[in-house]
Amino acid sequence: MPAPTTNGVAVGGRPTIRDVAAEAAVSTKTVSRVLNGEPSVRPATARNVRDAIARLGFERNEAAANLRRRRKSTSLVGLVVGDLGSPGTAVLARGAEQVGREHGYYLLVASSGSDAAIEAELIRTFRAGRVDGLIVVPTGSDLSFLAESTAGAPVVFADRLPGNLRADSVVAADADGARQAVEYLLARHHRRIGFLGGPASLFSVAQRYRGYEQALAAAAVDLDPALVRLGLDDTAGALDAAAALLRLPDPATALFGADTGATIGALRAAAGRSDVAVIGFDDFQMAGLLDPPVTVVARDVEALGRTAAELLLRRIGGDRRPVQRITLDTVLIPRASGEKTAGRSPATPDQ
Amino acid sequence: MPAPTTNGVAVGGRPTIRDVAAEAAVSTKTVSRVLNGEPSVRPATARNVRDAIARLGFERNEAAANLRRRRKSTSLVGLVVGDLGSPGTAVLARGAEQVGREHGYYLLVASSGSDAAIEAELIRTFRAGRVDGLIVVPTGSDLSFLAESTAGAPVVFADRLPGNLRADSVVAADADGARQAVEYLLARHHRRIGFLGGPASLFSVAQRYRGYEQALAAAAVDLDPALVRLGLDDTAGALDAAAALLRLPDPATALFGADTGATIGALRAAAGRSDVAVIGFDDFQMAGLLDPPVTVVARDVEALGRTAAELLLRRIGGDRRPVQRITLDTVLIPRASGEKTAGRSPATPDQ
DNA sequence: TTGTAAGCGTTATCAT
DNA sequence: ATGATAACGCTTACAA
Repeated sequence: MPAPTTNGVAVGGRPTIRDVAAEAAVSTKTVSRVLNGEPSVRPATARNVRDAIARLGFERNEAAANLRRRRKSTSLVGLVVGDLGSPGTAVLARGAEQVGREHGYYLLVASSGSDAAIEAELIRTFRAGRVDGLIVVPTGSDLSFLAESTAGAPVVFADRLPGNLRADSVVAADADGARQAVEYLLARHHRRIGFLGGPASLFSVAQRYRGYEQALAAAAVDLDPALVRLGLDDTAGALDAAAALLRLPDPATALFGADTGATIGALRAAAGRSDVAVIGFDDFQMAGLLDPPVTVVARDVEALGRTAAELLLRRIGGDRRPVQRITLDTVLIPRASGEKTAGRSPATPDQ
Repeated sequence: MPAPTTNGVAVGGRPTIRDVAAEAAVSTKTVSRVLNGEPSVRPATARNVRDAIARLGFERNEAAANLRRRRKSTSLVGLVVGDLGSPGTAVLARGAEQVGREHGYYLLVASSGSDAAIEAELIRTFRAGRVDGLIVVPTGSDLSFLAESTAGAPVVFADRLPGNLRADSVVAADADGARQAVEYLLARHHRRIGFLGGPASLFSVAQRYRGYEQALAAAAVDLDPALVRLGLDDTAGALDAAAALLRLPDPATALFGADTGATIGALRAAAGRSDVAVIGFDDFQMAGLLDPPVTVVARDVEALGRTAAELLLRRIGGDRRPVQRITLDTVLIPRASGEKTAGRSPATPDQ
């Protein structure tokens, strides 16, 4: 335990503008003026003050400054994510950072390690006057406490919707993207299209399944429940499920992986099967390098970050319009795995 | 009479503890006690206050709180990096975050986009009372302004040394790592070992070259300047340089890539040449997946982050020992590209 | 157990 | 052009 509070100059810690004022023999207000570059200071006085500042190694305490400032602004925007290491996170952050910087904001990123309690704590910490606004990629925790506090910095959700909470958000078009993928397969004469995905309780999975349904319905193709495998949560499970779909009496001729794990499982199951088409939802690191290169429907993650930041900056600027939900279109990236045509397969015998 | 500036509740913005005190009909001190979980509050009073807090959506202004607190602490540690997107950054951040969290700190990451001015601004912003300490992965800019200010949060540099600045730092053993790699090749009977690297003005490149020299000297192998190619700054240049080394009258039988770019160039040049060994400095995404898998000497980037955080936390805790420079050993990861033995090659004729 | 007043480091108001 | 003083939202002495 140190014993600070002695007087004199800056014994207990950093020098304050009072120390500077004393050193320069002016008032604190004059120091403040110099600090803020106000014009109404005689050049000689200003230089004198600046010298004192340099001599003492003074640095302004921003927290104290913001406390009194009329137009409070930290020039900081926060981003809370589940995992800093995932490549998508970095890209989203870059998009948000870019837009923020164009408007004079720096981006602060914090990762919750996908821990709900930490996520909530991080959000609270950020909003308690530390940033002007916050972008959150929710990890599935209960964020309803946000609904209660009208005060605090504005929050925009990105990439995922916050559970049961009406709030500004920017997400990819899950349903449309899945529909696009399935239509692509249908156009290549596939009628037996398998769906592989994670737990249906995940909003994104449910939406992607909806897109699958819609595409089949629009093409008047019956949805065979035997071709649908939900609740897959690792690559191994996805591989088993995909292999099973290919072993059905009336097997799948194409597979749609609703997330990267499912897609990789599907690819493994279809390895060596030149007659099976595979399309995945979400681009991934090696998608273009595998054999065959993988056709995917991809979210534009950087655009997600950019758009979220734009929306957030508007809110920070005082935009009071009702809650906005922005949906960003996905892009189908044709590579090779999804271009295989059905028809010549051995599985279209009688009738 | 409460009603300070304007009456009613929270006209100018967020509610303050005065608004809460008025709402609960207690003093601000009592609200403060509840906020800080002090025991000496009657349960009924506490509940009353908590209700008022909930009703008003009050959230404590941490900046103001810290302003007065004796034991100032933001519970925040900052990390300034050049590029959020690079995989190394994420790993380093994760290491630092992990250690920080064990001690009750959250990690805030900001990226400068490798812009010197932004980097300096970020460092200033962070240290101006926003975090308790700061880890910086310097991008090569002039950080000497840090030497002047003894005040402000402590700073630890990670992965790279700050130019001409005596400061706490944690870096990988560049020279030792390179020596290790070259010794590994020497042990496999290589005597003509090419060195490929970036500009020698980079501290890390210079150090790795020193390790190369040391290994050769220790083995009493002459250093042939024709085998050294520095200043390579892209893969294409590295490929050309590596190809040239393999075409010398007395060609290289092994190549050491001092950074990932150089390593990839070396690999391309050696493609199909089963007699040429390649070792790279730094592990990379696909190193294990290429053909042949690439042997590397790798920094333990997560340990870099962890160690930097540990050192920083000690400084935050009041550790006043002299400047520390911690060097972390590298690890040689044998895969295949570096295991080829020299001797049987056609390039060892007379003497 | 609760309240009053001072003070943290800065900026804002209003003089001078 | 410069300064005295109140105020920002909160915590901490010190009472009561």
